[in-house]
Amino acid sequence: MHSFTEENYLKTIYYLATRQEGEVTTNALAEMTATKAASVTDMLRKLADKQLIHYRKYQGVRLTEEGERLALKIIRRHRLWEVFLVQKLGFGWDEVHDMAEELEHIRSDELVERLDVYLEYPQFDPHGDPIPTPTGTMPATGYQKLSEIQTGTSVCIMGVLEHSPEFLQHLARTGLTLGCSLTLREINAFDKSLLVQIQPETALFVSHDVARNLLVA
Amino acid sequence: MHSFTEENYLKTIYYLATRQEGEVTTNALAEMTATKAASVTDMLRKLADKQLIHYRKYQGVRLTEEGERLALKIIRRHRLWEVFLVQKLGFGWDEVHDMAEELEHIRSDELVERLDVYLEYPQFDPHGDPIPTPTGTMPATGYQKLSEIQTGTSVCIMGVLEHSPEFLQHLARTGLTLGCSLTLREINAFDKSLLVQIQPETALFVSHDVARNLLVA
DNA sequence: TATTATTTTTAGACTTGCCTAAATTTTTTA
DNA sequence: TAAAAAATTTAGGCAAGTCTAAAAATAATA
Repeated sequence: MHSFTEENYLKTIYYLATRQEGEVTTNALAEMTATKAASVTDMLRKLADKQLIHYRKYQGVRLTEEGERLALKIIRRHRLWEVFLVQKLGFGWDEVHDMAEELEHIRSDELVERLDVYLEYPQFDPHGDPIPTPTGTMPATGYQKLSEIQTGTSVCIMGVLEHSPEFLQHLARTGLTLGCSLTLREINAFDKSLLVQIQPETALFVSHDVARNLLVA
Repeated sequence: MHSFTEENYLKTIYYLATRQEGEVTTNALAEMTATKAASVTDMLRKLADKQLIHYRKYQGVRLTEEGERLALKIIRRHRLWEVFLVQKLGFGWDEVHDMAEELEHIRSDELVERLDVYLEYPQFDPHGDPIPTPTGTMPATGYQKLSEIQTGTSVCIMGVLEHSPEFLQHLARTGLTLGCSLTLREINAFDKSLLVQIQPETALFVSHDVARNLLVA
């Protein structure tokens, strides 16, 4: 069995690997886990010993197949619990991250599979993230970042890449909700902010920082 | 905030205190927590420093008001999660203890109160144990142990004092279920086993060990 | 490309919760 | 009630996961 802490490192490595090319760096992990680089190095040696990561000193890190399978198992648990918290207990999508962060470590496969049945096999969590399969694969979505689409394109908001309450509450205040349709009118050359039309009469500016955390299709 | 381990000690002290007169002993705690007496002593000193227990060296231990409040909070969480696991996810009452043992440490009061609402304010867990109130008091039940009632009395099985799968499965096999009515016919003077009638035509022997773990009213 | 700056690793130490072995206190029993 | 037994505590140590400070490796720059 793997410790709470090991599980969190695997999950974080997976998360960082999907958001940047190449190997995941020690410093990036230190920042994400709110620890120091020296602590990360210790843990990396441990995970490498357990064959959960490929690790060459000074060269960064990458999950092995087994490591990725485990990371996806944790992420599956996390996302199913988020669905439970929002759909069954009525929490807001901006309130559930920290609770799911604890619930994801409950060690019972049977529990997770029964939860999946109970929630009627959801495909996506409340933030639009796909829920990995029980066998440990991540469903492909084909979503793009709003910051990467062409001017004039009409799309639908399908998910978010950032789960902090601050970001999610900002979306709610500006009217950008999951499932919301919008058309990209123009991209400001100066600060890369976007003018998007969400109603026939209503358009608003979206910063580049927001746009690169919004997934659309 | 208190650690996972501290919470478990508080819960165990509460549990032992309700099952025996006087102070809870170091050895009893060591056995319940599957650790050694020396480890228990370490933790008792720590809990005493935090004013969660009254502790005099060699004299055993007793919860303070604050300690009892915290213990009941953990027990409340445990029992509510057990109700969830049985009623919503369809687990058997003999399967849920270990999962609830982990879920009880999830640190969100909001989560527990919403769970309570969602489960429609259950009064008892699947084993018939009363669920403590949000303010930290244990509802009185007036239940007696089956081993302590008079011959000839008719009663109803309301709960169990032992939650191990082995014990609960034994009950299921012998037909002793929660809510089941029975009449105590006689008590064997030799081994204190009980002859109980559960149907007009059906009577069976119940060992003293089983009888002192069955709560009736 | 030699030097500076940055990143990463090593070395040594701290905390929590646990252990074993030995010392101490309490309880039991002869 | 004194000796033996049992329970409890103390002393010293270990593993996990963290830290700071210093050393080593890599990357950036003059």
